[in-house]
Amino acid sequence: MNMTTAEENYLKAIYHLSDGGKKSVSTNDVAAEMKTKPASVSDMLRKLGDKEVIEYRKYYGVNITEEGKKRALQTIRKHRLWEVFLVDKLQFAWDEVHEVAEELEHIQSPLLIQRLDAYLNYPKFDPHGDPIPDEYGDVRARPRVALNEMEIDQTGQIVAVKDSSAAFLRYLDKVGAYIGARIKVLDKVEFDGSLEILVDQKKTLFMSKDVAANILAIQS
Amino acid sequence: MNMTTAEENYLKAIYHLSDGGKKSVSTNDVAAEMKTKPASVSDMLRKLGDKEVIEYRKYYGVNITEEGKKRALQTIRKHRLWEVFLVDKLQFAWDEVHEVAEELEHIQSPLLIQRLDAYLNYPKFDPHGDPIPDEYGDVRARPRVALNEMEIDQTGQIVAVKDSSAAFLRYLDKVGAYIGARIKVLDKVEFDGSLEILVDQKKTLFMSKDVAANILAIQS
DNA sequence: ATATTTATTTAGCTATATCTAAATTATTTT
DNA sequence: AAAATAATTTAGATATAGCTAAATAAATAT
Ligand SMILES: [Mn+2]
Ligand SMILES: [Mn+2]
Ligand SMILES: [Mn+2]
Ligand SMILES: [Mn+2]
Repeated sequence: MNMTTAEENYLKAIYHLSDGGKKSVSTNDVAAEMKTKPASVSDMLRKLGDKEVIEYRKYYGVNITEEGKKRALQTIRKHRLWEVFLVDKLQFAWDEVHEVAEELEHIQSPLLIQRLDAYLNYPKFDPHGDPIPDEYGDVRARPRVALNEMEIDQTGQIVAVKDSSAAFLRYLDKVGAYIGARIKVLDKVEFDGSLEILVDQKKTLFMSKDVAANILAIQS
Repeated sequence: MNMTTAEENYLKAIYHLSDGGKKSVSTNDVAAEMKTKPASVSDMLRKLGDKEVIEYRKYYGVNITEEGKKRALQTIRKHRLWEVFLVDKLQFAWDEVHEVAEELEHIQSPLLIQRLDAYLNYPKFDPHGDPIPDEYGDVRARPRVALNEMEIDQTGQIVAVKDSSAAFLRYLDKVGAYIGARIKVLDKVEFDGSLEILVDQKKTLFMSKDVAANILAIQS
């Protein structure tokens, strides 16, 4: 059963909003995520329900089915592989890849993705630190914690960002935060939750709680 | 002015059918090329006429405009660059690339094409020997002759194929004809126009006139 | 328990891209 | 110059994907 580009985009949004299928998702949430109107979402939910990639109960939101999860993960896999390609091979910056990957992820060719994966040397994470599902949809998730949840003196390594918007990524570039950086929490301000972070044992960085909440680390 | 995928495909077809804008093209020819119905073509021609990429006079066929030519060449450029990528980097065979390139050519990102071009080292020809227009739409065409038009004892080098169908390309693989091969016409059969060709000074090949007409060479 | 607010769906419309069948125009043959 | 044929367009469908405005259902407050 083939899906259109719009259907794939909706299904991916539902997958993300439902936290990988763990929660049910409301029409309005989907509309906000897709920057469309709830009325349009209702139509699409009915269609996705007919295709049995979601379970749709009018007025009570949707749950993604196993089949839907599988398909969403395939689209996510393609999106992230293309992002790696753009950064590793075509020298795109990590804040320039999302829009293009959003289009490339809909190209239909299993051979293409298989070869691309091999060509990129079977990457496990995309340029934003998000894990790349394998061809069966399996994801090896690492235990990650947002910087604002770390305590003073704790150390770790930045492994991903929660917000992949160009604005946020360029801000990180500017202040010198990047994926792979070793960090230590030097101070936390009680008043506003802002933090002082030591990066690579040499550079000190001040960041708001909002920024910290969008940076993910593994603790060491 | 943005064009849809369907509009881009139609415009490319009109460009090819018109021999790069040299001839006018009929509705039925476009329908045959696009594997669609003349009624659908009439609708699309009106739209393309409104956008001034073709000049459309009802019942008298269409001519592509300068603007249309420019746009068609951009799509062709993208198509052929992607074909080079698939063959050179992802180890696709030359008979496997067309379908995928037909999708990839519609990805909208000038940066992507510019970087892809550089990454591929500014290739001048695609895997089928067709020239790749530069970013301004300029094409450096070589003087090419179909094998069936060569005379006995003439020599040359295969540079392109006219028919890029998988069936034809696999046939060429099977008999050992390829782009770059040095050839010599050993014999031409008067009766049916079939030829005997020496490939790379060692292998003798028999081919029908139909096959020969779809192989292009530069003479030496 | 009723009223109000919020969330969601339905109805009706627009735009794209296709189709078939009918109508029309152009071309060719007699 | 008609008649026949071929080419093309128009009319009226269908399917996708979006919209606004109105209707309705669910949740919350009084
Ligand atoms: Mn997308
Ligand atoms: Mn990403
Ligand atoms: Mn195409
Ligand atoms: Mn080609």
